[in-house]
Amino acid sequence: MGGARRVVSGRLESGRTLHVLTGCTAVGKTEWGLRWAEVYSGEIISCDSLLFYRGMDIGTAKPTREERRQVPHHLIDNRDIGEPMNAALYASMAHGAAEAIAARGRPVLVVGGSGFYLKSFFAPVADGLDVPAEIRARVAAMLESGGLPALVGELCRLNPGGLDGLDAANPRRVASALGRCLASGRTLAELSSEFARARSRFAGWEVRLTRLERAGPDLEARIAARAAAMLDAGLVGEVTRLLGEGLRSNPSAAGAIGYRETIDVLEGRAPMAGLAAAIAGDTRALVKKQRTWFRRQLPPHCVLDAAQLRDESSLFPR
RNA sequence: AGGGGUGUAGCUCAAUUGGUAGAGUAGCGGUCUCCAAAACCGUCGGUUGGGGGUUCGAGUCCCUCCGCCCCUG
Repeated sequence: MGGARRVVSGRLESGRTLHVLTGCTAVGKTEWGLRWAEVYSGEIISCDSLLFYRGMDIGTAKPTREERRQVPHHLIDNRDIGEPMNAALYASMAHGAAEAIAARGRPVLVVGGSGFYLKSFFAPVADGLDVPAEIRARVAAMLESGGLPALVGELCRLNPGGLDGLDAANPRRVASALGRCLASGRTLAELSSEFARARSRFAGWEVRLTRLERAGPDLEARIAARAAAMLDAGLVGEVTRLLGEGLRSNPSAAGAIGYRETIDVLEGRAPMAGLAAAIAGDTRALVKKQRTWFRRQLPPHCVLDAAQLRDESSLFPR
C-alpha cells in the first residue's frame, strides 16, 4: 500500500493544486475527505464556519481527535468562542495553510460546506478595505438611534447615483456598505467596479472542485441519525458548558444548529422530548440553503453521488 | 359517568359588540463584498373537527355528533 501511495501522490503533486470537496451537511464529505487525504498523504483545510471555535465539538460534528491524528487538519480549534470570525480572515488563514502544506510537498484538500467561505478559493470575497473601529462604532450608533432608514438615508446621500443593487432591507449589508463608503470616501458603484477587477488569493492555483450529493431518503436518515448521535454524545452538556464560557456573545455560534435548539430547551422555551426532531428539522433547512448556494454560486464542478462512491480515487476525476 | 375546557395553514397561535380568516415557523424559490449553520427578499398554503340551526352575514351565537385535555367519582 505504501508503494501505491507514493506513485499516486507523485502524480498529484505536480503543480499547486487545490482539491476542494464540498456538499451539504450530513452528505458524507468528512468521511470521504479523510479517506482521500489518508491514501494520498494529504492535509485537510476545514471550510466550516463553526469548526474554528474551541469547545464546539459535538454540535458541529467536528472531526474527532482520532481522525485528526490520522490526517493533519487545519483551521480547526483556533478561536475562542468570544472571538469574531469572518470570510476575509478565513481567506487569509486558508491561503497561509495551503501554501504551507504545498511547501511540504503534500496534497491540499479543502473539506467543508460553508458556501461563502468556500467561495474564497475561487473568487475574491472581500475588497480588503479596512473599516476603522471608530467608523463601525459610528454606524452602529446611527443604526441604534435612527434605525435602518437613517443608514439608508445617509447611504443615499453619499451615493446620489444609486445604491448599486444593494439590498436596502438588510441591516447587515446596509451597515457594512455605509462603513465602506465612509472609510474610503467612494461610492458603492466605484467600490464594486474595483472589486470586480480583484483576483482570488488562489488565482495561481488549479482548483478542482467536487460536490457530493445524496438521494433524499438516504440523506434524511443520515440527518436524523446525526441529530440523535449528538444528543447521545452529550450535546446538552456541551451547550451548558459553552453558555458559561460566553456562547451568547457570539451570535453565529449561539444560532448554530444544535446549539440554538438546545438553548431553547435549557431556557424552557421548548420541550426536551422534541430536541432531536428540532435539530433534524433545522438541519434540513440548512441543507436547502446550502443547495441553493451550491447551485447558484459555485463555478461548474463535478457532482458525485456519495452513495455510489466506491473508491477515493474517483473523487477528483481529470 | 358528571362538571369544566378545547378544536383555525404541516406546526405554534391571532382574529373588536357577529362584518372580506391573519402572523410566526416549516415548505418552495431567490439575493450574496468582512457575523454566512448569518442576514435579507419573494411565494405557496385553510370547506375554521363533522352535521344542522338563527342571521342580510357565523371562526365567533344555539343544537347535535366526534376528538383531545383537566377536575370530580
